[in-house]
Order: sequence, then C-alpha cells, then structure tokens
Amino acid sequence: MASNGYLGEFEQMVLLAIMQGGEDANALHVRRELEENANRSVTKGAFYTTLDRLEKKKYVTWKARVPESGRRGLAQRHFRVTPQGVDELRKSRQALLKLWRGLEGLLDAT
Amino acid sequence: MASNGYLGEFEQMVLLAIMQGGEDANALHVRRELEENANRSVTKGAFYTTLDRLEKKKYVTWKARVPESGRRGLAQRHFRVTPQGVDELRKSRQALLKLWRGLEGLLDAT
DNA sequence: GTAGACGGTCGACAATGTAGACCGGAGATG
DNA sequence: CATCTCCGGTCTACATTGTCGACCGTCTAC
Repeated sequence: MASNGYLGEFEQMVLLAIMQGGEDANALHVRRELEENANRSVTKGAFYTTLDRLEKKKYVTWKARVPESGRRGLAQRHFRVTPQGVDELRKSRQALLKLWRGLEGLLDAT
Repeated sequence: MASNGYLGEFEQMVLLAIMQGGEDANALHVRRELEENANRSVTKGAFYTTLDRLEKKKYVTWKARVPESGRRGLAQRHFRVTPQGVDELRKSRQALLKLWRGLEGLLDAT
C-alpha cells in the first residue's frame, strides 16, 4: 500500500509542472512544461495514467472547463495540486537538498 | 526497457547517499545516511535489491574489502558511484531545479 | 468530406520499490 | 564449547509506478 506516500520520480515532475502552470494548468501546458524542463517525451497514456493515480491519492484535483472560444462542448480538465500534494513535494525537496549538500561541485551543470 | 535511463526516486537517493559517504561507502554508512536525510527506513531487501539493479545499469560498482580489525575474513561491499551514475544524478538535479524555479516560496520548509 | 490535431479513456506490460525469510561468520557470555 | 544475537548479504515474491499504443469524439483546415 502507498501508506508511506512517497512520490515517484515522474509523479513528482508532473505535480511540479502543474504548479508551474498556475491556474491554467491544462494538459497542454503541463506536457509542454515537462518536455522543456525535463527533456522528456510524455505520451498521453503515461501522462493521464499518472494523473489518475495522483488523483486517487488526493494530490491533485481537477475540474472540467468548457472553453468559450473554440472546442465548444468539449470539456478540458484543468488541474490543481492539493495542499497534501504540495506537502509531499516539500518533503521530497527537503530530502534531496540534504542529500545534495556538499556535492554541488560534482552535480552542477557542465 | 530502461533505455531512457531515468533514475527512480529511491535509486536516486541511494546513489546520493553513497556519494555522501565518500570512499568508505559501506552498507551501514549508506543506510544511515538515508535514514537521517530522507526520514526513511530502509530494509536490507529494498536496499540490496536497488543496489544490484543500479549495478546492472552501471551506475555503481563495488569491491569487497576485508577489514583489518574485527570481522576478519568477512568481506564487505564498498560502493562507489560511476561517472555515468553521477551523470544521471546531474540530469535529474537539473530537471528538478528547473521545475522548482519560482515555487521556492511554496516549497521551502515550514 | 476528410484528414490531421488534440483532449481524453482504457488495458496491458515493464521497471522500480519494499518486505521478509534465510544463510553464515563474529563477538559475547556462561 | 554451546549458543545466542547482531550484522552483512542473498533470494524470492509481490505492490506500486512508469510507459505505451489502440481507440473515441470534436474541432479546424483543406
């Protein structure tokens, strides 16, 4: 069971990409964010599967929004990270910052 | 296939913990490092399984070392992260640093 | 209309995360 | 010495994550 709640590597990136998008975090934004920052191609399958699992864990919520212009009648999911999600993100970040301590020289970009 | 080479969440932490230990990265060091920095209990099974997989991917190597004092005759594995391993670590780090950009306020420790 | 894009859903399978049972050697103790 | 216990390590098995590709429907551009 995911009793511990640790975020997987990809889950973490998805959550962060959503936050980067702010209120308008729709699929396009998020996927673009991931591809640009993580150099990572994201297929729809991988993307939505992960989102659904994050939703089940209460780390993200979403609401359907019907765009006024274009695509009328076709709802889109707009995502948002829950406070619990942010909390997990914070924990992961703290752990990594600690583990990186002292290794910056080796780990900085070339 | 792990053709992409992304590091899993735990794999990453293990690699970092080894680097933190320097030359003397033995099981005890590494596990202690993980438990302290990541608030995470690490069972032997989880630990060694991960190490073996990292070895298969050429991200770590190890040599047996026979301690002079105590436990004579009982070799211990001493781990070291390979350049390729360091490289992967660097990539993950770069990605996270980018994705965290602008969110520090929300993600800093409470 | 009709071919792309694009948002989204599903089902399946590979890789990673995690536990627990086991084995053997070393040090302590009676 | 008998044996108890701690510890590094190995192995098997199973839960959770990561990743794809096939499908569907709705637009937009030809």
